[in-house]
Amino acid sequence: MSSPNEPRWLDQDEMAAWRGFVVASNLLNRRLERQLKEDSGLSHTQYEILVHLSAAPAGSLRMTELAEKLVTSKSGLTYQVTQLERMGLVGRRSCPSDVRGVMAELTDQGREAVRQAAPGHVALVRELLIDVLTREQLAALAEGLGEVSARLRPDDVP
Amino acid sequence: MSSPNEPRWLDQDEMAAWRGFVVASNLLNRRLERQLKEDSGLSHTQYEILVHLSAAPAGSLRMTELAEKLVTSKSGLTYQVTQLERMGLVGRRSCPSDVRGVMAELTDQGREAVRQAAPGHVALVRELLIDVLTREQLAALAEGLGEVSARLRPDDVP
DNA sequence: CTCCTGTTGTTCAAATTCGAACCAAGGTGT
DNA sequence: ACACCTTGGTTCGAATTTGAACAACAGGAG
Repeated sequence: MSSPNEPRWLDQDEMAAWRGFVVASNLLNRRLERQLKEDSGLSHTQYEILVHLSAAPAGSLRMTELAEKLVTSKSGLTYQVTQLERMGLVGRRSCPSDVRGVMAELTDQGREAVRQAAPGHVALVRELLIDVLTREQLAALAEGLGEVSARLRPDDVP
Repeated sequence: MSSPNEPRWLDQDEMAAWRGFVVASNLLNRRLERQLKEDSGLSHTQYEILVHLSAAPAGSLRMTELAEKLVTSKSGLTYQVTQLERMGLVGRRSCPSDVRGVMAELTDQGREAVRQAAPGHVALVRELLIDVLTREQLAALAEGLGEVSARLRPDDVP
């Protein structure tokens, strides 16, 4: 049998991949955060909320659904939607099919904010990540991390 | 000439890679955070501090150097080191070559904490990321994100 | 219909994070 | 030696984030 007492440590390649992932992730978030805040007065989280809403059928999504897409906690989303509401970029509606439900809805001003913020954001993502990778690396990232996400998604391990 | 007014949006593959990266990153952090907290009472940040220290020559590093390795703010590190100090896992020393300098130093108890926490952490990283990827994807990740990190590292864009 | 269980979104307190301001000390040029 | 600019860490206040506790409601079994 294998030996659970002696864990399988990461070899050099594996460690490089893991460190690269962690470091790149932190570094990227840092830069994107700064750029968005300076350029549009939005946090990365807020920007992503707006983007997900603008991609949704009616510019609106259920809170829970939105939280899942963002991979954030429900309470965190409640907070941010309130912030965006104060800024006039998002509004709350009650859900037609469920009295408890709340739909976050993009306002015209919100739509305009995305339109204004997107180009700079995309350009930076391209400059810092996309254009740095070869076509093969990009494909590997998409497939590999897609699979990683898929396996992680449905799980709700207590 | 190219048109900076019409930004180059991300095509399907590029978007998949970017979304995969963001989602996998959030999902992974979430899971690792929970596992470490439950298993060892440490946050991911705290765990990483301990790991970097235990890998350092004398189990100690300058605050600034440590902050750079962790890709975090100086003030954030100050806070976390103080927390770890209260837990008895890390101590502060003054730097011999620079009176201003502060060295964060792993205590015996801290070294023991890493030894105890590492197996479970590594196992989860392996299960959720490393073992999900093919050897090619892993190599692509290591090289690609390594390059991304390298380009991001030295920059201090004002 | 009624009870029971699972959802939904919010509220709350606690922990964390960041950037700006700050003080102390290094290093340099004159 | 002196003024000056950079570094190293900490402190401070403001903004976020999270999980647990809650209250209102949905959905189904009996």
